[in-house]
Amino acid sequence: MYNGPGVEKKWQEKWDSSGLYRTNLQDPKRPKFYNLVMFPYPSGDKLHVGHWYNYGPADSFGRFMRMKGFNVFEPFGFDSFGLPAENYAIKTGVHPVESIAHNCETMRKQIRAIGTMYDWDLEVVTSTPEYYKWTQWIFLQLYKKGLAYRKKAAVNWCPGCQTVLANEQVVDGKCERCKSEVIKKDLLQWFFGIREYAEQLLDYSDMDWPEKTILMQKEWIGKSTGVNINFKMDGSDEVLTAYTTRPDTIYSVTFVVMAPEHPLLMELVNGTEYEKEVREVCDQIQKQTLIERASEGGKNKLGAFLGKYVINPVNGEKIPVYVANFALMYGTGVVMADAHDQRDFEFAQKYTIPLKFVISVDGAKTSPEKAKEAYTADGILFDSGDFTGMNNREALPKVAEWMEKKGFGKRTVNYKLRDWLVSRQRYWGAPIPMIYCAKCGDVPVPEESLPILLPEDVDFIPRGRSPLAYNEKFMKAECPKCGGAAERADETLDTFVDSSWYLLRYPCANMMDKAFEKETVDHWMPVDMYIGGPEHACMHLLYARFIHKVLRDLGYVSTKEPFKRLFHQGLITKNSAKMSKSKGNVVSPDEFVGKYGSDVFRLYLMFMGPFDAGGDWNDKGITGVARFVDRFWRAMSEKTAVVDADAMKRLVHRTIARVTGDIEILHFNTAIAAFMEFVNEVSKTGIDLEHQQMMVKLIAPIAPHLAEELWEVLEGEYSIFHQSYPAYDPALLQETMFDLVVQVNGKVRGKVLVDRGISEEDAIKAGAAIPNVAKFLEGVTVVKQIYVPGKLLSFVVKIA
RNA sequence: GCCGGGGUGGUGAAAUGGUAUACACGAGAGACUUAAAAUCUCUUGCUCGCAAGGGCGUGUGGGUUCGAGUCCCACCCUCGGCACCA
Repeated sequence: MYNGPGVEKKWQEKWDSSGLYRTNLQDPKRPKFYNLVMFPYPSGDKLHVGHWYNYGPADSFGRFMRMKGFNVFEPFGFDSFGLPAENYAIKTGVHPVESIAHNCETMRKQIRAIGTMYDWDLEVVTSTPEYYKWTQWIFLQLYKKGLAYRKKAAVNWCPGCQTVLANEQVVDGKCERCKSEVIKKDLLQWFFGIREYAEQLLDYSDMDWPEKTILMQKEWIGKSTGVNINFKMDGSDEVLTAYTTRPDTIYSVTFVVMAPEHPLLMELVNGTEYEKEVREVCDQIQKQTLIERASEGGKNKLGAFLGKYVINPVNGEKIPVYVANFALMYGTGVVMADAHDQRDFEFAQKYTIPLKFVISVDGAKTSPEKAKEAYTADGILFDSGDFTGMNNREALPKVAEWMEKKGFGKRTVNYKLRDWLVSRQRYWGAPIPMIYCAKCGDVPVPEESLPILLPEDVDFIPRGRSPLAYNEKFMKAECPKCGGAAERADETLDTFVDSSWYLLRYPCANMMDKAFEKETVDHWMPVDMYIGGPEHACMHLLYARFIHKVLRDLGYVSTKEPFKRLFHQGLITKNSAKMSKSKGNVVSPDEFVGKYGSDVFRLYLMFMGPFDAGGDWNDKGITGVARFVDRFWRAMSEKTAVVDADAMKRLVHRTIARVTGDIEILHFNTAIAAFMEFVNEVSKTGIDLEHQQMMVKLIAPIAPHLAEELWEVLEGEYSIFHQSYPAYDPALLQETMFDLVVQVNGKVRGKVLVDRGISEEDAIKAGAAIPNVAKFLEGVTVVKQIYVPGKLLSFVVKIA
């Protein structure tokens, strides 16, 4: 019997001591293959099934590419800055430097038990000064290019904890820790100008990504084309500019709404009788959570009349201006409102604003008076000047063009994507390398003084400002411009900044004098395969693309995109709930790995179902995989008599073809099924040493320890991972005979074994001769015969 | 509400428009054994039939086709993502 756990330890040590997985970063002979998994946050919990589900199959794919002849680079690291370590420190007093070092060490040990080919010499830990020095350097590059800037932004503020909260720390509008009511507070924040790259980020050419992910990103970027329309204020020369994607509805516009955050809003009402109410309504809206503001239904519409009117440029009508909660600072922050939009319609009903339709199914005049809802469908325009009688969709571009010619409209492109807020009023992150000078303003730290070290003697208990602000030694700085006394930035960077460039650092992890070297990075970029969870579709994956493009524009890298092929592994749940420590439903692999070994566990995870589907955890089937490993071990390690050499060869080559094809598209479950069928068959045919060796090589990527041990037994030279993957002979895949399926009126009535090269005529003869088929052909007229060579014969008959 | 997956045996699941349920778990029967475990062999969608064989069957209802799990239309359920984006 095969002793998995014992054998595995032996090989893991040998792989380690022989440096098998150390990458030759400049191998001129083999094409490169950068095989990357999303690096984890080093939590204190044990490695769970989800980690294995990500790293095991990803490593199998890397091993497959290695044996296919590629120089595979498969690194690992830790995304170790972030909130959890800081919260843990607040709770227990254990310093993040300490807890993170400890957690990384524990995780490294556990990950080694999987038996992956990570090159630990080139490890990345984002919270080390060697790493975050370069994260700070990247910030400075963006700053120099004008892509990092400061502006006021509303943040979640907990008055109880005296701190900024992340969205996930706000539960039902309350602080998850102290349950205080969370308020919005305007703070100066740092942003990265990702909007400038919105258009470029919509280019997904040459990327082998899941359609779904591309769609999600496109939606997130949210490009729309429309028109900015100028509405002149009644009685003044001021102009309100509204953005619309529906200029075709301009003749139905009966009011205009502004976002409460619009900079001009208070100017319009200051000192008027409307000021008080508008202020009150704005305050109320500010208190609304995003969910309240976003909830559906007319009841939730909230707003106030500003006492001002604008002129509709197309018909000179005087229409009222309102502030409304459903208007956001998107586009221009001003919306032209009409009866062809459900939100506008509901708002108008609540505040009894007149409405009118200009589109109906057939162009007949209709009125909103009796209507219960907006008319949002397409149709024929009426009461629309020169455009009356046209289909509204066809009219739309013409209206836009006409508006531009008339001078009150301008065609505009808009994006939902907002600039990336990168500053955090927190301790455990890379300090922002800026100095705030009373005289010179914001001054970047000179590159030669990086890293700005994160001080260790800091009190992390929140009390108003970022913990760094209370460390006098850290805060004291000299302005690099004027030489005067100044203050350091007390903010740290969002951890997404750390993870947006780590892929460039891996091959350069040991370089001390630069973030990365262009030559090396150009050789290894793009990442050929990136495997990780779909939850990062819009944030991490978009940010990494953005940073990569910025670095390319600055001349630091040459590739357009960081990730060539992307694959999302599915989620492993327990009783259909996400595994988490707080739910207490985390399944640990240890028990199974201890009993069956890493290979069996890895195989079982792969066999459970499609890799991208995930699934609900149960251990019911693991015995089947364990049995298979034993049977495979026996069939490959024992000398057996070959009973049918021809059948054996065909079996081996057919299995190679199936397994290779399946692994290429990461269908590990069916690859394993092919192996199982092989084991079931091979007992009948027998197998010789040459073919045993082929099969052992074939299984090596998905069961590396088992294969290495078998390779030794079969007197192969260490290591099997220096061997190349077996190829199949296409000639051996063709069977000489095949089962011809015979149908009558679409129902299978019989089968007959015939020669592969049989003519249509002979096939029909053979098919019709089957007694059970003949029975169904009796007393009827054959109308049609369909013959699919190598597969099937179908008689279409009519009862005479 | 919108966008995107997915609904197939008792269970995890296979299936370029061409034999639905491969592979595995579980269950049942048998062999080996003093016995058990392990291993091996057979059976295993439902249903009628002694059998040969027939009928039904991939969430529901329609459609296209000689032929549909697969394509089209409508709907139900479910899991993700987004959510007043003008």
